[in-house]
Amino acid sequence: MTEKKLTLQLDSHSGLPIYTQIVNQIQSQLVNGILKPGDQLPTVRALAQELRVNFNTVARAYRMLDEARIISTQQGRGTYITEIPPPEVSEKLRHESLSALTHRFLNEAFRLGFSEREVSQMVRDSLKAWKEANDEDSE
Amino acid sequence: MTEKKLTLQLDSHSGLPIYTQIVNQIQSQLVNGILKPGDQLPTVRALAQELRVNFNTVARAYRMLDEARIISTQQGRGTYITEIPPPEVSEKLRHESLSALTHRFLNEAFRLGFSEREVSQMVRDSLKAWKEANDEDSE
DNA sequence: GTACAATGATACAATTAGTACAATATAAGG
DNA sequence: CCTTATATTGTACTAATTGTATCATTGTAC
Repeated sequence: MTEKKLTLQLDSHSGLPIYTQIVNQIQSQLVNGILKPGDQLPTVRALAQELRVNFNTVARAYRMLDEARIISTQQGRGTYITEIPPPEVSEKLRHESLSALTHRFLNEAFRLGFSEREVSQMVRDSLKAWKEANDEDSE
Repeated sequence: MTEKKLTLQLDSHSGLPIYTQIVNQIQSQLVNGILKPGDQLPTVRALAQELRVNFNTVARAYRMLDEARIISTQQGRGTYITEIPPPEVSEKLRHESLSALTHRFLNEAFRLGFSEREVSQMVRDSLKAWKEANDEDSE
């Protein structure tokens, strides 16, 4: 599902900034299923050329989508749609999803020979580090 | 114990560079015992072909592992897991391996929109369930 | 005119790919 | 055996492709 064409329609008279139009239309295409999780988006330069705009404008749109966790931009590699579960998924599904993810993690850890104690300690430490990093960001 | 197949799983949109993924997974397999001291790794070109990446990307990963004294790369000969899991390397590796695994897990969970609270609760529950299952086994 | 948002230009950094090379091993010829 | 040619392996350097950061320019509202 890589190598998306991504046909966007910009409207100069809409009053909306170009980057906003890009953001909106990518979101729309994701909701409509035209774009799917895992899809690779065009490079900022490729899309910019197609839309006849500066690539920084596309980069700005991508950055907004990245901050919204909708896409994942990776310097030197490309830009991908993330795999966020749709907001309408039930709490039950959410729970099952996390449960499955956690089981895969624990399975792997135990397969590697780590003890319950080591694993739970590492999770605690990592969560703590994560929280501190996020606190710094929001300052 | 030479001629290892070395099955690695790359994820294009994990956010981690390919060379980092290679490093992490080789470290894990060493900690796990899938790879043992003295084992010969695939050549940079062979592994690159299997992973469908440029051989310089593999070479970069090998160089990082070499600098960490985990493997020994020898021009014209090949690449081998270091014989003596040197002084402090072994325990350090174990720790780093678990740390990397945990970070991948947390990253994925947060990317899926779960909160710290949900994650830590799920880990606790799962560990508890695991322990009880093991207790039953040993009765 | 001033202020501010939008866009463009330029330089940069990270990752991966391409090309040529050096060291070692292996096999062939003598 | 020893020498030499060839293949195999990792290395070094460079280029190409990607997103990022910073500042300049433009255009519009007040």
